[in-house]
Amino acid sequence: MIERISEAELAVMEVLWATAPLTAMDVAERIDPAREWSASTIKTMLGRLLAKGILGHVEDGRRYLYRPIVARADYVAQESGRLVDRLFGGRAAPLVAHLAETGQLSDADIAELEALVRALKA
Amino acid sequence: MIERISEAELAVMEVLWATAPLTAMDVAERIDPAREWSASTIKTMLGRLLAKGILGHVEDGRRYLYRPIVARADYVAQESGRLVDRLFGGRAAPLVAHLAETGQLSDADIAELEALVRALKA
DNA sequence: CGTCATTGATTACAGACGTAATCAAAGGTT
DNA sequence: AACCTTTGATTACGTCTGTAATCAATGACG
Repeated sequence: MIERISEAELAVMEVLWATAPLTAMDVAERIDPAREWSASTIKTMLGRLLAKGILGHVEDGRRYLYRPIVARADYVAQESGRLVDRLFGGRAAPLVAHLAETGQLSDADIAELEALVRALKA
Repeated sequence: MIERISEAELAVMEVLWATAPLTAMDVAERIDPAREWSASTIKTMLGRLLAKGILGHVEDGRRYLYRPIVARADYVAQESGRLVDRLFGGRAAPLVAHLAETGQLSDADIAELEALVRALKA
């Protein structure tokens, strides 16, 4: 079981899922500036992600290079499954139905879904 | 914007979404016994949900009858949208693709999806 | 009328989270 | 050799969450 990743931690992970390994400074430079985080805050996030086993690090002189241990796809699978379990009784189709009913599916989404379903049936 | 509902609070909401209005005792009786919650805990949850504006209450003698103010469908829509935004760049089709790739779609799901897509195209 | 039980309100407290300052070590600079 | 800068570690602190005890009011019961 992958440990939960908080909202703020996720921002750090997205950077490292996009590019790794990186130093703490590198991460800081790539965090959305809108967050206006201090360097300290990012250090804290990195430390907590290390503690959770989401990140790993290798020494590079006096500093660390951080890299993801958990793959984004695995995390996404866990969170998707969690949502489906919590709100749709574990069944995925009602989620899609819900997205459709609430107008959260674009025409492009529907076209993609059609292709997907065709592929899944094959 | 609907306030966030925590995991524990959600258990209380599910009871009230299923049946309402109910007294605190009624809610306690319907909470999954596996949680082994004390009556106090349920009172706390009800109080917090009231404070968040998720629940409302009407007086019934010396006690309250609680009822949802936020509809389950609205909450589900918000949380589904939040997941899609956070992990799929706001597009729903990749979520379905992901569920499919990770084997989280049953044959029944796929059949339902096929029917859904056909309906959506119409 | 006095006591018990019920019920919402208040208070408690540890852990997680968001955000950050401070500290200590260690390498670079003069 | 002395000092500055970088960097991870430690500490801080307010909020939220999970879980609950305690308190105060009020109605029920004898």
